[in-house]
Amino acid sequence: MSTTHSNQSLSRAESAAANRQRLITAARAAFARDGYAGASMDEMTAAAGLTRGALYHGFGNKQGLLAAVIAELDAEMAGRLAEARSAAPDAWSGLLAEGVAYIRMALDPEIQRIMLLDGPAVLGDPSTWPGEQACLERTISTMARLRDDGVIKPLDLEAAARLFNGAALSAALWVAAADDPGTVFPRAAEAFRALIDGLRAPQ
Amino acid sequence: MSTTHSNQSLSRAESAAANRQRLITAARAAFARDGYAGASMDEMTAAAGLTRGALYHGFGNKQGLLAAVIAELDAEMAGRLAEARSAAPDAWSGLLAEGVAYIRMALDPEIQRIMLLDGPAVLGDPSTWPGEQACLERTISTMARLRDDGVIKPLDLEAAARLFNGAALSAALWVAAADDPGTVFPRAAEAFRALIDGLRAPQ
DNA sequence: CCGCTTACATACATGTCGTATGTCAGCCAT
DNA sequence: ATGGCTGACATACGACATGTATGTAAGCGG
Repeated sequence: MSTTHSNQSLSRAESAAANRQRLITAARAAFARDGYAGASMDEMTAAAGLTRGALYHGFGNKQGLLAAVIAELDAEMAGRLAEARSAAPDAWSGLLAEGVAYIRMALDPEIQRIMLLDGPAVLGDPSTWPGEQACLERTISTMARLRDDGVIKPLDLEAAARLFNGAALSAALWVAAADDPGTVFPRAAEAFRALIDGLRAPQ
Repeated sequence: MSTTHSNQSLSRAESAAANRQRLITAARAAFARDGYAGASMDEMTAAAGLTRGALYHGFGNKQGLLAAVIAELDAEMAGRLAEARSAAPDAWSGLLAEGVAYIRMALDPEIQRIMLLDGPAVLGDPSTWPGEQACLERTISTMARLRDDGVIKPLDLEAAARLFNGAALSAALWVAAADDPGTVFPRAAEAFRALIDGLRAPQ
């Protein structure tokens, strides 16, 4: 059970950083398995080989720990999105690929539970989180280029970007909650493409 | 504080029904104000002039109480949606009006907090709730008629209906979290209309 | 070599949920 | 009418969980 951690031959700062990461990892697993309210701080810290004292010292409170876990997940998601976008041949299909990649990521129960369910309930509107905000602004700047090139309609960019993300999110939630995500995913992705087509300029 | 309730001259069953409604009303206010986790059952029952015994007798547990509150809110929302739809001249504009009415309803902090934030985190995927499920099926049947009439593309109806609802939801959340909902609402509504246009058949 | 800060551990106070038990009013059958 | 039974609560209790206050050991700077 208690993974005996050996911080032998590590400087004090190095061991602290390792402990911090260990707490985040344990919390990530516990939040995903039991939900935010159901996860016990005693159990999480014990799984990391520490006590609640370390947790309150490093993260302030339970919300702070959740925020740290979300920051980690957010960074991973941003990386996957950038990867999907850069693999596309042009900006428009890059935007689409980003949306589909977002849908696919929500298949992960960790992301679904922590980022989509408990996160908003505990920390509030996700669009105020640093990671999501950056993601939204990237989407907006991509759309600005597309609008200047005449690919999409002359829309309110922030509004369009938010609805774009929202549609992808709802598709993701549907896929994640389905009995057979494998067959639902292509249906969701195709409907998403059709819907997003509403943003394109005619002809 | 304690609204002295007088159940004088009421039959036993009538007073029980009145107490049940009083508990739901108090819970609705407490959940909206303090959130699900922050709302205390002692305080809610005291506000209704009862004790936790009545609550556990009538609703089983805290989740059951939230489910009852959500059922009440859901019925109210369904009424508003039906109203908006029936006021529209044709099926397509009825669908649009329903979406816009949904966005407008999310301006209510009660609905935002209970239905959109805590509800999914505590009770799970909203599309499995009885009320939302009925709402989704109505949207699907409306779209089926529109598809048969050639108004919208030959799409996967469930997928289209879910993304339709999801786009309206994200617009609603944006409006609700904005500093000045009054100016953001029209931007959200117009972007929503543009996006939904992607479902329409060409020409 | 000394003091101060960092990084934890430990003990405690508080508040909450759920359950088990008690109680009282009213309806129903005899 | 009456005695038992059931529904509708109230009360008491136990198990936990969070947050905080306090203790302590290690290392680094001066």
